[in-house]
Amino acid sequence: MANTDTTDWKADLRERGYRLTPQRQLVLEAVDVLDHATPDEILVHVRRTASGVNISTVYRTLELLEELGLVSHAHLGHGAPTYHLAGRHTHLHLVCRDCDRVTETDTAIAAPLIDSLRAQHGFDTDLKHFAIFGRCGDCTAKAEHPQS
Amino acid sequence: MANTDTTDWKADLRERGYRLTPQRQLVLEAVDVLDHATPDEILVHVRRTASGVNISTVYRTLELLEELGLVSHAHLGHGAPTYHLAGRHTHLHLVCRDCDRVTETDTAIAAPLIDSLRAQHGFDTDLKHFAIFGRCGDCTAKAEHPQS
DNA sequence: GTCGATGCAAATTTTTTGCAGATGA
DNA sequence: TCATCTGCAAAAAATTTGCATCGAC
Repeated sequence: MANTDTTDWKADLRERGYRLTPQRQLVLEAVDVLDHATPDEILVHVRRTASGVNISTVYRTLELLEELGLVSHAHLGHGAPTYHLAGRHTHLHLVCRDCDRVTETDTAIAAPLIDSLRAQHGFDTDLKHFAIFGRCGDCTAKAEHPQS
Repeated sequence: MANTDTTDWKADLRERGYRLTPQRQLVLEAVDVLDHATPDEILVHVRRTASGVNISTVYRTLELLEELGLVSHAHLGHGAPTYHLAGRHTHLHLVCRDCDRVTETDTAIAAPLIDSLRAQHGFDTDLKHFAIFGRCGDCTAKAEHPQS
């Protein structure tokens, strides 16, 4: 696995009374490798190494890893949430309503909105949790000149 | 019902070969009255007038009304989508991660972000479709001075 | 009378839960 | 050892589909 640092998660796990199991390591690795994967996609990946792993273990493990702060989830569409390493999540997701493609962009672009929401509503915004919906550049272009 | 204008949806419905049924009128009225309601909440409301209506009719009707452009849906949380009259949807939704409260705010506040996304990515943003996640003013205040 | 719409039941899909056996520390 | 984890099966919850009947036009 690349580097899942959060200092030393294995020790952290044990200190909190949890056990380090192969399933937990594999799920974390799958989240790392796949990025933005659904529980089901994570299961498929994990099973390439350990075919006996059950989907309920994936759900329970994702919940645990999220509680530990190693992983977080985002909603990129109408369907299941997607999981990624917590530290890696430093961008916004632009989701196209037509082609479903997900584009990433820097959070800095939202600074004016975040400032306004704080000023006007005292609201502390996390724009990364839900995708930003719309139509991507390509699909907008296509929509403008019907077919051709 | 208040006024569901979209010019004349009943005529529009028939022109497209659809039938005007009591169920369709009731679902549209429920969407109007409830605002941001889930399919299940809509069913409960509709059944106060017509107790025999089935949940599958609600799903099918919402799909139709959305196709006709009378209704649209938004994702305000991890759960079911919520439906509202298409014309009335002129605000953003701020959803609090702690208390789940939904606050509405004007779309104008997002103009700078929308402009930047168009300039940098050619992306045509619809910020109304997904909620804006974060922590509301009240909960932020509570988080800052632990208990007291 | 016709053909689309509805109610109902069953099938899907996704996620959660109970529990007995397996296993990490 | 022994409490935590896991796999499995069943339960829940949400949504979709097939089909016979009903009813809008």
